[in-house]
Amino acid sequence: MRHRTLASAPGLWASIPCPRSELDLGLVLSSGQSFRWREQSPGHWTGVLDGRLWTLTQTDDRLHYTVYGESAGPEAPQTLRRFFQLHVRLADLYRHWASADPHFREMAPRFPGVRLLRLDPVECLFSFICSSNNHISRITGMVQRLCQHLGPQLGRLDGVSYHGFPSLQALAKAEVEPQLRQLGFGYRARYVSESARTILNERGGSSWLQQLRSASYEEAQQNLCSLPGVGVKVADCVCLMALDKPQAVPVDVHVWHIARRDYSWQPTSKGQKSLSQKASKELGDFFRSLWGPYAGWTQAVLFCADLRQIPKPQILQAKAKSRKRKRGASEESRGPMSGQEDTGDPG
DNA sequence: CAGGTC
DNA sequence: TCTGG
Repeated sequence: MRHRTLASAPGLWASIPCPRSELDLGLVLSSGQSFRWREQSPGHWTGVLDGRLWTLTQTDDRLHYTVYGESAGPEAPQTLRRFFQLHVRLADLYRHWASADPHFREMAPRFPGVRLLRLDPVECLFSFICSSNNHISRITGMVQRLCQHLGPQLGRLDGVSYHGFPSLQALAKAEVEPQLRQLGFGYRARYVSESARTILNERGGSSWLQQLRSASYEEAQQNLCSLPGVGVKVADCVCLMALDKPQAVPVDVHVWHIARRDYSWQPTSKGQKSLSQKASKELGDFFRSLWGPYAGWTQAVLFCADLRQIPKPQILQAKAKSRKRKRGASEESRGPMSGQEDTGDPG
């Protein structure tokens, strides 16, 4: 079978209403939330959702979708609305954030349609365990290898095989840790293996993760942090992207940088040069008090603005340079947009 | 050093 | 502390 495009097989597509102001498909799927969607032809994103293989694309006011292997089914629109959380009105949120924050007001008009996905908790957790001390391009490769070697194959398009995310059972097997080390996971191999086993043997399985969706943010964060390889940052990512905690602000060095540069923020406790647990909490609280209960969503918008070096006014460029210009290392870690070449399917 | 964790 | 740029 081949990757479909809207032009090549119009009869196999359906669509739901969805203006670009509510969703920038490419930005949302490539900005480091999910590592599982590929832009196989311009504007067409192929990936796995609810155990089936999809290609998505959008026009000005609609989101188009096609499902491979079977007809999409009547529940497809609902699946998409849930995944993209389209019940959350982005336009209202942007208005609110713009009124509360001058910096957002300046940046946001160039980045409409940035929203949070609602990811599967298992997929989200193990993807972000891989994210520790790591960058997006490499995380993407690791997650891809994880799925190719441990996940069920769901289909093959143009010779590219697509897999579902591995189950907890698959991740908990004895041979997994050495296998993942072989695949270049380093010390994260043990985290993946041990966390899967802990959840399966000591917490009662994936329903334990699922349940955290109805728990409070603090409780969910605390529970996640009890897993090996999961600290506050990873826990916050899972809370935000999979567990319905829109107030979670995952604090990493990048956010830290934005906070200081654009908000002149600094931790009250002195001598905190990097992100201690205390300072991270403090920074999260700062953004929550500024942006409100969807602070994690706001951060995603500004993150995209920072990630994609869009033609900034010269003034801002100069500002960015003068404050932190050590060697020449500020351009290459801007990953997901530029790294679009085929990573080649090992098979 | 890189979007941490133990 | 794994590993790649």
